[in-house]
Amino acid sequence: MDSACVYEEKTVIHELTQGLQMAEQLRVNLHSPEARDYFIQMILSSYNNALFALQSGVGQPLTPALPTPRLPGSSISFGSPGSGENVISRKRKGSPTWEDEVRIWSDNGLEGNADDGYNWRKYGQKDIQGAKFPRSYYRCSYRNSQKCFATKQVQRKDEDPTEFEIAYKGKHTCNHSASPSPPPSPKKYEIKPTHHQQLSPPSPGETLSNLKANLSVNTSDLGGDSDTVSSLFSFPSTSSGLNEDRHQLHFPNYFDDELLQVYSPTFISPVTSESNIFSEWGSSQSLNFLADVDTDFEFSSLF
DNA sequence: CCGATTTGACCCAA
DNA sequence: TTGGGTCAAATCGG
Repeated sequence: MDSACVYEEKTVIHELTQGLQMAEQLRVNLHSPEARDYFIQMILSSYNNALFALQSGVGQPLTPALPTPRLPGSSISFGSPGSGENVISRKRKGSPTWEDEVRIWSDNGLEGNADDGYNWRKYGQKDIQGAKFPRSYYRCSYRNSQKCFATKQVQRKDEDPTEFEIAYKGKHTCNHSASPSPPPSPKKYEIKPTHHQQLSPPSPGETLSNLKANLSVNTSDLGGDSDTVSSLFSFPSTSSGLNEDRHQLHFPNYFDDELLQVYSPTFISPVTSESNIFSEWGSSQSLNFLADVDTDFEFSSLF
């Protein structure tokens, strides 16, 4: 119908305009972590909405989510999870601290153990209050042999079961990290579209993938040193392995149209923003991370 | 047989 | 007291 088209057009214009404004704001507020995150979200949201409107009118999202091939590609890492409710908390006594790193994975059905290049061994699982899905606990497989005490928690998100929140604690001291940065052939991490696709909520936040394909935001916090992240793929590399609070938002550009058509959307649903990672993880505590960070954005031609 | 996972119990900070 | 993190025995799977 025509009216629908008009609506679409308006929507697109509106969203794009908004995205533009947000980008401007982002530029101005680059130094402020929370503002930065916020504007990034808004930009993504706007462009996403625009694409969505263009592609499907006002209907269902056509574009699927990006898979996360073996890299923490579509992951978002934040520092300091500790905010309100759904956050991975750091309890337990003497245990150091949960290194302030949390990743959101949206990989269709791959369980959070996908990727990062280390070998993990599951040592526990727990139902978490208020969460639909249990949280899994992993530790480095070389804990004993190499005294590597790195651990991680993986939790499936309630609102979007295809997303995982992964929190890392501790440093890998083992030398078994399967070379995290240079992406080998994504064999065992290949994502196959699964039934999970159908689970994805019909939120318009999906075509985001298009954006992610071209957007690469990489911020690193080097708690102390001004080392800059060497690789876009953030996994704790041995070189900069001393601080785990690096915060990255990185969208690789290896998703082509084909992928976009195949995979289902699961990343963020910025529009209905209440439940997205930004608000969830980025609230209270995380607001003061990145006091002095090296920030470097790379909006390589968004379109 | 050995290593990984599961799962209930236990520990402990809040 | 509660809820999250870890332990460790049982179980599974290659």
